[in-house]
Amino acid sequence: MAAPLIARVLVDSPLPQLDRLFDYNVPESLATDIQPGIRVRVPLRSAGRIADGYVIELTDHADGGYTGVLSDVEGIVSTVPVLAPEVAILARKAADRAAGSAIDIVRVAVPTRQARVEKAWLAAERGEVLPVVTALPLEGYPAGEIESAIAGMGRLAIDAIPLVTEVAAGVWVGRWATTLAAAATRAIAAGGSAILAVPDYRDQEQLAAALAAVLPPERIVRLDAKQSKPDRYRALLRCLGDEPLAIIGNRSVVYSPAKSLGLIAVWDDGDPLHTEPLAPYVHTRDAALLRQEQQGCALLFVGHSRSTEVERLVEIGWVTSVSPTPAVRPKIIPTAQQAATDRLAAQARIPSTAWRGAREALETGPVLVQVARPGYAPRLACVDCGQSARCLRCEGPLAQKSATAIPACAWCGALATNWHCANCEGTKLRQVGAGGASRTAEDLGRAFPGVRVIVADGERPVLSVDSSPALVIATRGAEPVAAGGYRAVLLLDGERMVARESLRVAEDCLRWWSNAVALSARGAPSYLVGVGGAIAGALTTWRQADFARSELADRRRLRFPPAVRVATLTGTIAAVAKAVTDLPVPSADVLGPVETGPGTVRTIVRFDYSAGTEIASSRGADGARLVEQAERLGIDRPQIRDDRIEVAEERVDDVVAAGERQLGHAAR
DNA sequence: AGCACGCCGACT
DNA sequence: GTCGGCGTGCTC
Repeated sequence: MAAPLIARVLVDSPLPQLDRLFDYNVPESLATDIQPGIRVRVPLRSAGRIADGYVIELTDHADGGYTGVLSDVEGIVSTVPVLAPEVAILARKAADRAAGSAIDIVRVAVPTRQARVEKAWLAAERGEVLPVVTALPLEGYPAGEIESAIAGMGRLAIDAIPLVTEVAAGVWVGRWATTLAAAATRAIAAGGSAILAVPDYRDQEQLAAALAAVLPPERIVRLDAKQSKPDRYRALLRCLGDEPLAIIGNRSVVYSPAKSLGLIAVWDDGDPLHTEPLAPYVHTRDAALLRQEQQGCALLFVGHSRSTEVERLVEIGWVTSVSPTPAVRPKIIPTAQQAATDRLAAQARIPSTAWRGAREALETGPVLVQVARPGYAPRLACVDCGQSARCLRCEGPLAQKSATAIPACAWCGALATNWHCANCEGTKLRQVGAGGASRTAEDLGRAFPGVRVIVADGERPVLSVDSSPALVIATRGAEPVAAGGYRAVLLLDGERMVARESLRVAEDCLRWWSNAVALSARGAPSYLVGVGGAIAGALTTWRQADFARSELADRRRLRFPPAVRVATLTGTIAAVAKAVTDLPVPSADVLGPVETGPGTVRTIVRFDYSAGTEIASSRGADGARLVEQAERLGIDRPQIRDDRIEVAEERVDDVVAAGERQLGHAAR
């Protein structure tokens, strides 16, 4: 009889207690097919209860800590090693950093199996030799700087070139996309795959077009959440081959299998879409940093603005900042909110300089107008008493989608027919504050008669526009790419965007504006309306990194993320107190507790990065774990008051829920 | 999560 | 003396 074959299995269970490897005996009948990375079915506790899991490793000796009798692996779900070893290691590391479960990461990393797709893939011939890829130079940057970083596993923070470029007849993309594409060709030419992570499908379309221009289609894999399940699974299977590929997608793409990984590039890491909404909420940037260290590939953070997180990495010397040479500085004109001479322009809340600039630009091509909100009248109030109008069903705010639409609830969608004011019984509504994209479009249409008006927002996505004159009204982040670039850009709702209450407002605004400005043609004017101060200065001088540096300095002074890491503890007073006294690190400071409900409190723990490992793995006698949630928390509307951080009301539920998930097992 | 094991009140 | 309360703990 040969040595026993033992499979170490990560069980697919949401229970944090099961977040470790279990040993199972491999019966003879499965011995030939079993291998690390495949999905298996294993018994758990009382016979009859069967769980799915992944084989992490095969061994001939049981884990020393367990002396009981091993159960047999029940069966093999699929012989395809969908959880690549490097991804299993990454999942473990990412989970440890965020005090979460590895299986939660694996669920994001491995798409659901599609038997038909798998069958076709297994039957298909493999080992075909793909065409040779030429390594392209990184044009517009200091010669050799990015190239040598890619060759030498370097880490860079790259300021993107704020221009658009044509990658195929009539196909225009942001210049950043060709930078990423060129970087990918270098990794692939050197024999490594490139993982390219973008925040949303808009960016992905641009990147896909840029890649298609420089790589054969067999070298490009799309792996994103928008795909159908079969497409996602097919894409994952393609990544399992030996040939280096460019793998593009949104945040989950950082977990795609890539045995020989040459490069990870993250576009616009400040975009909140890079934050994974599923526990343990690992950000693309953090997963990328872990994977870079683990697999020794190159790592590029590319963006028009710099996140405070990446700025921190630059300051501690972990990543190196690279700027375009020669410098490309867009022409930005800050304009105070002065009354325009033209009545119609004034109605459209456009200052006269911006109005003149837009009128002139409209003679030669498209003009972009960035607004804060979609719809027509985003806020409505009672004509008689001025109270904001609330839904009669759910108390949600009422808004109007178009000039002719019946006002409806922004939360539950109920139409506000027969509406009456809860305060004064009035029945007439009026708009409050500036209008949304549709209203702006209407106003601007009047101010510029005869000009084509295009509205682009979440509901009416427009990816690109041609080079003929048009007013393109877009909500922030939804701006289409214009052929040849916009001849002028109007950043209209700056004031409103800056007024948002969040720890990251300034950073976010600068990012939204910079991304819009980067869509302009070379030399075209961009008008920032109604915003002054340091943030306007940072945009006009195009010195986003400097702004990030001063933001980070402020956060350091206040001990806010990302200067420090933040965890929350929510639970019964006793459980939280116990967990706090059990903190393994004296450098951690504790804010609160604040009451979050009957008998429950929330405490925010701030600690230095160096303490992260100890904090994340700390367990009190009650089993409490701290979770880093700086991102998740956001700490909206930060205020230090009586030495406490108050969290905006709308986020309290999130915080409590997250804390309770952590302490759910602590309470037992 | 489930489902066992485990140590104190009212019953044939 | 036993049947059973669900508190505590484990899952290879």
